[in-house]
Amino acid sequence: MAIKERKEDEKKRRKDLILQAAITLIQQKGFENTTMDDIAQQAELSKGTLYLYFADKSNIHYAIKKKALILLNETLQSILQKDYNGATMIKEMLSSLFDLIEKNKAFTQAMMLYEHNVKADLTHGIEEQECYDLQTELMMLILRSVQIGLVDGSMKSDVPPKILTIIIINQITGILTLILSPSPKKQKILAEYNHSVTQLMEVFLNNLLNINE
Amino acid sequence: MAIKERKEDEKKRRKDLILQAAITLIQQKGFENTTMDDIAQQAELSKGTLYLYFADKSNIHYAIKKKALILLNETLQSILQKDYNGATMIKEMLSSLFDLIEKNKAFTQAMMLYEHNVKADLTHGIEEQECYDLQTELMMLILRSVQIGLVDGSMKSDVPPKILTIIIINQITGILTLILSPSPKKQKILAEYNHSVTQLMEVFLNNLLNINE
Amino acid sequence: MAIKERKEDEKKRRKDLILQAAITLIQQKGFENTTMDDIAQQAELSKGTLYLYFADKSNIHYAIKKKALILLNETLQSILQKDYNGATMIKEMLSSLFDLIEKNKAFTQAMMLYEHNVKADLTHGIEEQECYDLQTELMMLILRSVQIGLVDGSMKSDVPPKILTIIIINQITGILTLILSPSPKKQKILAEYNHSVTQLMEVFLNNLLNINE
Amino acid sequence: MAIKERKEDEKKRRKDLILQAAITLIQQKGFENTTMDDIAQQAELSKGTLYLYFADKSNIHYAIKKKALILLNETLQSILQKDYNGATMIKEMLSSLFDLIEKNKAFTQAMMLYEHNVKADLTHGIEEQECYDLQTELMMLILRSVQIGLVDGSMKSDVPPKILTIIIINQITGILTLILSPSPKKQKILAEYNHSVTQLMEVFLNNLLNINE
DNA sequence: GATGAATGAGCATTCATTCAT
DNA sequence: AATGAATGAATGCTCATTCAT
Repeated sequence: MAIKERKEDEKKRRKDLILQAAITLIQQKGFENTTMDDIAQQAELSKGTLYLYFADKSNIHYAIKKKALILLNETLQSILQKDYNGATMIKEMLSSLFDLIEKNKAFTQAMMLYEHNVKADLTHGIEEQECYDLQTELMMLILRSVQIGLVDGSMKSDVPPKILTIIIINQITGILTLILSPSPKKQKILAEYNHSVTQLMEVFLNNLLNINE
Repeated sequence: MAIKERKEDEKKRRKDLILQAAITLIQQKGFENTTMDDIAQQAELSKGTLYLYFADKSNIHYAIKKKALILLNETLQSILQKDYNGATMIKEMLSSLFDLIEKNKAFTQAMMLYEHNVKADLTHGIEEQECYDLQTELMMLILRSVQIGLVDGSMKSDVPPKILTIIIINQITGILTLILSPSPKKQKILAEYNHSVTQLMEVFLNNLLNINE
Repeated sequence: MAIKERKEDEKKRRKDLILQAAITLIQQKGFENTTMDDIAQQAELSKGTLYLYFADKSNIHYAIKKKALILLNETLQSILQKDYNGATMIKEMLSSLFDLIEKNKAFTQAMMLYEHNVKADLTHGIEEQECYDLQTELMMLILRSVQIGLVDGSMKSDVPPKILTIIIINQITGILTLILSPSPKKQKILAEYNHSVTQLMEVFLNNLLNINE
Repeated sequence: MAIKERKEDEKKRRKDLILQAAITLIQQKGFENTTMDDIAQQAELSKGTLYLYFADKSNIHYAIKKKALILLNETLQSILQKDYNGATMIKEMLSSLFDLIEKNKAFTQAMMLYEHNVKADLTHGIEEQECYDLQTELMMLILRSVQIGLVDGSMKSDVPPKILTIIIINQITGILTLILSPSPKKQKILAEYNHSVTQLMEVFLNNLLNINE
């Protein structure tokens, strides 16, 4: 039914509109300081309409996170299918990840902030679980590239792949936190050393995985 | 003047009392979910009294962070003065850091949460600067041990020490985030791999700094 | 014109459909807790359609009340036309009333709740007046049976029939309130004394009207 | 401690002030249509202050009901201790009850409305239980006077005292509902018959309890 | 007629901060 | 110094009603 499809489409567009408005504001003021009124105004919709598309504020958060994770996982997935060796693979993966993040600070926030902020009162239903699953999937994608690299000899390590993956994830988290830091620190540290995050990751990976190009 | 000193002392004791109350509650409920009422009650003081010692809620946050950083820096400083080689030094430092953190989750929260939460409205005066300085000092202490290690041969790397330090800090941040994560992730990831954070750091450092024991 | 009639019929059917949906929900959750969305969903109609048949939510209320009162009055009317003496008549009337109520708690609610709930902002037009008239008619029907009973000697009282009628109505109201009460009271009182409302009315009537069977 | 007492007193005065404001407004607009803002404004306090004295809106309702019931029970209790026969006792009781009600329509509303309105979501704690207990006590006081009347011969009935009491309570409820009715009904019915509620009760009681003066 | 997306006024509740005593 | 009552702006969420299609 074409009509139903168009409606479905329209609904998705609206959801995206709201999400984009939320992302813009969260980027400027952070999640907690962004009110539903703000989002409504930014989206040029009424507050009530927001609740037509998202059950509550936390669901907007999860939707942003989910969107970011899906995009990211898709990108990593496509890299995994290319004819790269493991070392190239993981470097490409992280490069893509940081590209994505640079383009959209709110994505970064969505991925990071959530951990601390969302009120732990009740479980937030399917949305939360979905995000958790996507995060697990993300980890798996990285794990795969590490395993490939160890097998094809493009990287060497006695450490179990899973442990290596956790260390890589931790490093990513650390960098994301650095990026999200209020300006003085970011500017003073990142700028002072005059190294992009990509370069930091490069050095980190070369050492962790004994990559020799 | 003895009287002035005693008063100063008394004031510090009171501040500590409040801080301890705040730490206890933040540990249980997180910073955002801890109200000034809660803190006052926990400290067995009136709410008004809190404002006699701290200009506002964010200052309580900074004070906790400051306290944590001072304690940490002192510990690292004392390690730096011991007759260790660089590799041992840095391992001792991180071991101490995680000991401290394990004992006091609110310290961890103070160090991490702030980055995202504190309202960016106004500058938070000296407190914020002090925390920033202490964080810089912390970095310097780690940097020193890296430099020592590279000189005494207990670690090897072509990477500039400053870069290595940033990577180490990032890894620490990542682990702290992991520790602070709501239970499912912490339990499923940390527990599943059955590796303590200390062990993770050990592997990470050995690889980053080519430590051979 | 047959077409017009059919349309009229269809309209009435739709109105009844909506009303039935509303009744079902009000029975479960009460009038205030039943939203127009709820009703639309239950009736499998769109929310907008509701407003095609009822000017506003309060009119749905009045329509339910009206429906209940019409049904009730018809029943009482038919009893009035039977070859009963006054005493039997009034007992039959009340028995029918409670039968009706037992079958449909929403009717009871419609009859009772309205008094307190409906916003007194504006006059609710004809609907309200109609309900008022029907209530007056209900009273008249009871009054007639009282008058008949006093004349045929099946009941005795020096009190003017109108006063007796008001007392009877009050007792009915009281019982309806008891029935509508949240469970603890209903269960503890009604159940404890193990007397059905019909029995209560029986005793009450026998005494008020000196009925001797 | 005189200070503590004074504070306690002051607190009670404030609670009463708020309650009185609430009563005034509820009398005019009903409970549902009275907002916390309204009450705050009427009490010439800020909205926040209301929450210093009452945990939530429903507690204001319960407090009014409780106040009404305590006052009523005290009055009935004092009548019970007088040297009246049962018939006089119960008439005095109902007379007092209606006096009280006439003076304060919001009391009546508090007693009646609650049954239907307060959201049945959760139990409302001690307050609700206290009101329930007070209502039970009220019933007991009436029951006692009935029992006394049956024993001292001032009233006669074969019906168990408990049943008589329920019938009396039902009649009271009915009259209260009548009183609370929006003006047209009250005026048209009450005025038309030109009988005060006290007179209605008199007739009702004489017949139910076969009182002969 | 029918739809259902959009509206937005309205509401209860929270909490950091102030200030008279 | 210490108190804690008072404040009131801020916020997430609801829901009857409207109206373009």
